[in-house]
Amino acid sequence: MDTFYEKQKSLREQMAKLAISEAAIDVLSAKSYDSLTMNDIAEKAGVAIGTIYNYFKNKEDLFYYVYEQVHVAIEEKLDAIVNNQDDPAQRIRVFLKEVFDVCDKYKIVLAMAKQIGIKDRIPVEQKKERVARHIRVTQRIIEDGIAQKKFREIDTWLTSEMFLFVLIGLIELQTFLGEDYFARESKSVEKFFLNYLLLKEE
Amino acid sequence: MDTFYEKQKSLREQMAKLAISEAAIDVLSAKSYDSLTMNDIAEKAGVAIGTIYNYFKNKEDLFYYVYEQVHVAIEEKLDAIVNNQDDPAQRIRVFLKEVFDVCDKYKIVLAMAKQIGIKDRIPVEQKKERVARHIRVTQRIIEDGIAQKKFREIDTWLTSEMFLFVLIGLIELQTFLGEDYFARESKSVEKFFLNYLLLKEE
Amino acid sequence: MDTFYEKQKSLREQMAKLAISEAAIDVLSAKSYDSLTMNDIAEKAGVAIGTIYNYFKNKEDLFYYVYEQVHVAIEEKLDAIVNNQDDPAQRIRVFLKEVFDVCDKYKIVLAMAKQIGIKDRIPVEQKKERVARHIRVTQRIIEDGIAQKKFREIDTWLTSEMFLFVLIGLIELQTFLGEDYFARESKSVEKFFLNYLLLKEE
Amino acid sequence: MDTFYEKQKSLREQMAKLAISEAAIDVLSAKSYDSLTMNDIAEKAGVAIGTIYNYFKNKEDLFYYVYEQVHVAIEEKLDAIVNNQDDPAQRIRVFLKEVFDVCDKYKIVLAMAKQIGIKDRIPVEQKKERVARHIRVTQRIIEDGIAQKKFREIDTWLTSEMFLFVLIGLIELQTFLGEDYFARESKSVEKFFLNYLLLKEE
DNA sequence: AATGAATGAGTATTCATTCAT
DNA sequence: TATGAATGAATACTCATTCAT
Repeated sequence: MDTFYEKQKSLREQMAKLAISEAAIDVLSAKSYDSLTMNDIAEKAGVAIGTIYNYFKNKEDLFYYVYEQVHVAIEEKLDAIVNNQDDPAQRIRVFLKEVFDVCDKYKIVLAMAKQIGIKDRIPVEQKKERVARHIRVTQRIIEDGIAQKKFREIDTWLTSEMFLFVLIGLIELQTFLGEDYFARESKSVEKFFLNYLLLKEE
Repeated sequence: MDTFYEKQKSLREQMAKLAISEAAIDVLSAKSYDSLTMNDIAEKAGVAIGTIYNYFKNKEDLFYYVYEQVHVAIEEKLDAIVNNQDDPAQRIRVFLKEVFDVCDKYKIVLAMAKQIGIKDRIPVEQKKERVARHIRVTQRIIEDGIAQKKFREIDTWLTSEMFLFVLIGLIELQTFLGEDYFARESKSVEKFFLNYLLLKEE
Repeated sequence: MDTFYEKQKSLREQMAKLAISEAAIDVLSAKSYDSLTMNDIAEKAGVAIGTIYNYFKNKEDLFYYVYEQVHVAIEEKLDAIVNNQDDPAQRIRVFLKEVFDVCDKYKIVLAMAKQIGIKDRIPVEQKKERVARHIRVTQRIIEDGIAQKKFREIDTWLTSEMFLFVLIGLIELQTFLGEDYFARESKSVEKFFLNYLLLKEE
Repeated sequence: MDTFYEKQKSLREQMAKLAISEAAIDVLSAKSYDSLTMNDIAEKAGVAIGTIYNYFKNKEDLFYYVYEQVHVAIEEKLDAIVNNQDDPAQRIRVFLKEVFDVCDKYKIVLAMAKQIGIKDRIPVEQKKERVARHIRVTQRIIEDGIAQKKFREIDTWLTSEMFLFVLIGLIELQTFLGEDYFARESKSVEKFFLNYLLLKEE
């Protein structure tokens, strides 16, 4: 009874949690944080309020789960980019675009996380590892570029850090300034970094 | 008769507004946004709740004023840096440190502004001008460096933009990762940019 | 499945709304309008404040419902009188007494309605129809009296209008002057109208 | 010192009270009762809030004074009608119109009076005397009509009472139903009463 | 006498959470 | 397990009244 029943039960729980999590993201994206009410989420997910409390201890718990789901999505993107075999310069462009897209999609969740103080629930080491992982993806691309004699031999970690800082700054400003900002400024970022990295002008 | 009486009255109002604004920042800084209650602010400012409503129409109005005060503080810092006559490399370092300090000091106010949707009360043009002003300060330093034959002749606007993006990214990560992050990483930023800018290693 | 469950749910809602409405009338009747606080109503109805907001969007909405309930009560009285088969003169007396009683019972609700501006939520046509309905009840009685050769052949609509005006005036003055006014003056009204209507002195 | 100074002072007080009272009526007429704030009244009267409290103990006191002013205005109208020497039928018409106009003008004050419970500050005897005075004015007109052999010899007090009730009812319905109601229905009232009173059709 | 800034008790409303069915 | 009505603590905001100038 334990194995099969438990598996099935666990699976059903997983699915319920995901459905509720997605409903929460929907509500968040549609409205502002103030409107992230348990009622709205329940309605969007098509379950009763009580049901949510069968899966999550409280609102903060639900939000923490939502937050983790967003990071799973971001990390899936990163994995795809690491395993991509295109030209390094092209991969830099793709990284910029794809990571921006996924962060923009979930920007409200990420913005929320700050004020909710959810970050205090995550061990610093885990947060640092998450940041380092982002940096390593770019570093890997730059190393490939150097190995292929396409990029100059610069400090790969330092440059990758700068690239991450720039990306975060760009996302922040996009949120602040509005719709058309990224489209224009991402070109500047590309120009600056590829100019810096490439041995010969493309 | 009108002028003096009116002046005095206006002055008293200004002072009251500033005192309340500072109390609001205190409460914000000490706790999280959830604790930005009118009661707390009133208590901190040492006035009655009703008094706040003599000066601000509602909570949003008060917060908008607080937000503007923070920008006044930031812009005063920028002005001081523009008028500084030190060595350009040193001014880059100072810019990084000083702007970071003031942003870190008011980081909660800035984070709050996002979710409150206060940004929608500011005309896009004004927001763009504010960003451009930041960029121009760095640009001015870089131009001085080039004029003094200390910096390489690079695209000053593009480089200044990147510097701003990096600074914002750094502040975001500092907020995310905690106390000691900036101290370490600001060295990386300095190293990267001064390496890029300086004609000869210092 | 839909029908029964929905019916039951709807019934429960109806009962809750009525209970709250009656509590509001109680509070109103006991004190003045200033004491029509949501707290008082909740306490009187034996529910929590929040429960009221599960059934009514806000205080105005609740009051509008209360107001409608009062009109339902008045109209039930009217229906009973229309279908009554007594002697017309007796029915005039009953009309005067019964309508007065119900209006007196709910006089505070009706007085309230004026200042709350609730009347602006009711279409003018509906209000006019409500008034016309009252007039028609008396008219019907007078017509019966004429048909039975007990009343003089006067303008039935005009006389019924005057009767309504008098009734309203009487209720107003009762509110203004206090407890014993109606008992005495309703005799005058009876005397005036029956004198005017009856072919031979009773 | 006592006589002249006291007189002057008393006069100034009278004027201040009247000015504030008129401002209150203005605010009431413009907005609803909810907006009858001491601030609004002070602004409208062109004085400081504190000044109002030099003349009236509190808001209720002010309102009581306002209420009395309205009755002074109504009674002045009544006096003018009593002393008028026109044809009795014409005076009935004028009474209907003039009293309606002045009541309509101050209807909000009168409506307010109910809920504020101001009536409890007025001795019942005074209220009854006020009502009786209204009735006596009509009675006087009817008596004149009978003396001039123009009206039938009916019960003058009873008929005058009915006329007052009708007038009050009409004002109530005008408030409830809106602008055009009185213009139309006052014709019905005229028709009914003059028909009842006049010996020969006019 | 006049002023009006300061006061703070009082009120409507929201929403996460519980628990009986 | 799912449900959703009931709960009530918490919070923004109003406005009559006071009192130092």
